[in-house]
Amino acid sequence: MANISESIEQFIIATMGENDFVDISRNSLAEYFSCAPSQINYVLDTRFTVDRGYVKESRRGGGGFIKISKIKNSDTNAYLNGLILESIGDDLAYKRMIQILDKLISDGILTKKESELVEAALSEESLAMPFTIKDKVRAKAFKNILLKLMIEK
Amino acid sequence: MANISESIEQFIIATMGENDFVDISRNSLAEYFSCAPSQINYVLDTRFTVDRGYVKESRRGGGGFIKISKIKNSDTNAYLNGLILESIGDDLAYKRMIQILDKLISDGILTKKESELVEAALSEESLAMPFTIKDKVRAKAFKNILLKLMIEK
DNA sequence: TTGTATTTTGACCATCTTTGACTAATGGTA
DNA sequence: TACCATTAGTCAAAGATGGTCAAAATACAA
Repeated sequence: MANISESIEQFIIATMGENDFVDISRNSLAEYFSCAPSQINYVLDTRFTVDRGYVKESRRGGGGFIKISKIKNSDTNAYLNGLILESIGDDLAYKRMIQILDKLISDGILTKKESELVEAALSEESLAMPFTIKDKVRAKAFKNILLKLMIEK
Repeated sequence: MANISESIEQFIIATMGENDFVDISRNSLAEYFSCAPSQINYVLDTRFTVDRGYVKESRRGGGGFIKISKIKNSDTNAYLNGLILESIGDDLAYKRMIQILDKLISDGILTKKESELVEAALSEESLAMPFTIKDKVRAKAFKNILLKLMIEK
């Protein structure tokens, strides 16, 4: 284990253990490993990525924290992941989104109401912006929604 | 719960319990939590906002007090309509949206999951576009969501 | 050895919390 | 009524976190 980043990665993984999330303090961790605080971000950005099955949340200021959650391995998540990685590219047309939402409903992943909320949020009308970026924004937003579904408890 | 402000918030919420208002003494509370009296104002200003469903009254001098009351929403649609027509303008900042979502949850209009979906859809990250229109898009999209809620059921 | 990728560091930024000095209002009392 | 003690309000500075970015250092591969 030649570099610090790898040690930090292992430490976080060990700390998380069997739990599906862990809270860390950036500064404390950095101090513990005698490294620059920003190195913690580096480790997070390179190792605890969505691709590797992690999502992060954080808050600054007094009482701030960084929370790392594990995306659980399940058939549903594998399916959602497939959608994110393959089915949806950089652009997502409204019609295509509706198709996917319908599928999610029939699979019991979303309720009708939940689907309608997403639909309202990302409708053509809501996304009042130039044509060129509309589908890009929708793709990005929709992927974030799927990601959220993956860490649902 | 590493910071005092959060403890104070929880304390007030617990004290209020099922009642729809609570009276507090700024100085006593501050003493109880060993903090500056003005921190009580900070907590009130950041946590017990109208968007989250609270209103405040107070009086100075001997026998002074701060009264925090829950806003009751007898008519859901009227409330949603008010948000659409008055409360939310042409721009809606992310933070403000979160506050409103919190209120919708506590009013039983949205579930936690539904709120998280909306949050994911209209997060800063999802709306990857120039500053100038970000809040406008969010306002428009959020209004469409509220509209959808009005015809739910 | 040389070029490229990865890691490490540090300066500067953004956000949230805590504190304290100063201000304003209210009620009692001389 | 004038003054004073007792409350609450405002605001800006200081403190406490985390974020970003690019340069410097190091490791690695051809």
